[in-house]
Amino acid sequence: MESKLRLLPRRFYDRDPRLVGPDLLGKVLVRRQGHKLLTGRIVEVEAYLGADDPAAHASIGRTPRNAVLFGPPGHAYVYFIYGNHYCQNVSCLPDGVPGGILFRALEPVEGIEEMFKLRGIAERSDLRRLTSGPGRLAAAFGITRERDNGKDLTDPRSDLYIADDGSAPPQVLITKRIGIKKAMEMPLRYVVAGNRFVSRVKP
DNA sequence: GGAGCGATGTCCT
DNA sequence: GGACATCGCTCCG
Repeated sequence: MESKLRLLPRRFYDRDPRLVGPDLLGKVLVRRQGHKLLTGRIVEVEAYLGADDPAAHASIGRTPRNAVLFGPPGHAYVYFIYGNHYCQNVSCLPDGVPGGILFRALEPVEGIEEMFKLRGIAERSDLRRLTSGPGRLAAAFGITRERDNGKDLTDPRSDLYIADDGSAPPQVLITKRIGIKKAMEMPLRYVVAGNRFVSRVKP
């Protein structure tokens, strides 16, 4: 079942993250891994803003680490956290204005066998935990800071991009964000209502 | 199934 | 030196 994949253009990301976030649900994250294609449907994301959002990496101003968030829209911001895990974002808003979307969960579609290998876990493991959680999905797609940070996700030649496969926009549920200690009340998490692959059902 | 906690690298003050 | 947008493991119910 291959549906046509249309690469999302830069203007898609050149908006407030609070608009980009819900629009990303139902879209497809695509990784070219050697001969293989890894794809997953986006089912959970979070928006991170600028100076007004204490939980955002950009809130402290531009530094070498978070520079991608301040750059042009549609680029990958990948950072290393807790000494163990990578997390992937996409930059939003025009060059000079910070903001981004954190990818929190995918529904695996294509290349599942390869994803298990990249995670380093047995294929008998629970499919629901393969790409549920920002660290897990990054590992399953082979996403690292060294390989992907700053990459243009709107370049057709990129080995990492986001596409629209023409499926109907899902019903969106908005909740508080997960795993943060600041600005915990802001309703900036977007999940596909009722989807089994979101990282946590209860916010 | 949920609370508690250790592992662990990088960045910023 | 401390914080950290996490995960997987224990232990307890």
